[in-house]
Amino acid sequence: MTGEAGTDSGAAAVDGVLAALADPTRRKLLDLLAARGEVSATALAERLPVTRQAVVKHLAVLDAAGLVSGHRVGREVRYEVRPAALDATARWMVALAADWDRRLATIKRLAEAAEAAEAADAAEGDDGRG
Amino acid sequence: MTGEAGTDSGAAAVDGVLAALADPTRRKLLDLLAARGEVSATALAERLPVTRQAVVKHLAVLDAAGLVSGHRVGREVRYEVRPAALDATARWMVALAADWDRRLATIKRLAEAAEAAEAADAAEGDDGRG
DNA sequence: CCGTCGTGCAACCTCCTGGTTGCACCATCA
DNA sequence: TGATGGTGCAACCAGGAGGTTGCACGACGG
Repeated sequence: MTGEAGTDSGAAAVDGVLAALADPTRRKLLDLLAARGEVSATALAERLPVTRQAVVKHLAVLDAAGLVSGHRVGREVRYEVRPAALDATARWMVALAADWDRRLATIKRLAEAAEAAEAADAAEGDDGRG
Repeated sequence: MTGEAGTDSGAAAVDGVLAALADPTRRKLLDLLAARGEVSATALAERLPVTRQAVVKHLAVLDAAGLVSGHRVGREVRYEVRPAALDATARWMVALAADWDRRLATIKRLAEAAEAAEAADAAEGDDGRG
């Protein structure tokens, strides 16, 4: 079901990304991953004020959103950032912002035109022209 | 005066916007506002499957994030979208995505260099020494 | 002036989310 | 083979977010 907003660049994926990005701990996690490359959940947990399990849950959310991916190396799982989903969401947001600006400009123009027409109409009725 | 005037293009404002955007009902609300211009909470509630009170709460969140603003007109309060905060967040996200790409490229290059060095070192120890 | 419409506040409820602990399992290394 | 370190799963908990209802108050129109 597409066609909600005119600016559609993968709206389905955007939902997950926005939800994932809403949490500051997850953003910190992404920051850590972006800075350090491939990191295991345990290593990440050491850099955060939460337990490994909490980190694992966050990583699951981020993975579901397509923001990270993990692959097994021996007995540990290394996670890394996935720019594609973030990039798509960024583009979506830029398009949305542009859309807002455009709509806002249009609406304001219409409002002003309506106001002017009203004023002209009132003047016409008041002046008794016709 | 809950709206913030986007002084810094940093994490503080972005945090609120992302949290606000994470909720689908709020996105729908923004969509409605962007499409219709100035709308009251009651009018918005009629287009959504929630009560007016729920809409008001969402509008409060959006206002706190700087995404909308409301002004009183007679006995009703008209809300409208505020592109500035969204635009700033979009820019932040674009920059972040670019950063990820850059860091990722750097890390991969370093990893490959390290691998090569390691291989060379091993070769040196194996072949060159003795 | 009185009825109505829209708002604002407050109490309350439910469910989801972020977080923890405990434990079992598997891979690695001495 | 046994100790260790990392993972995965499940139960459990607290708090907050989204939502509702009820009511009081201010603005508008007849």
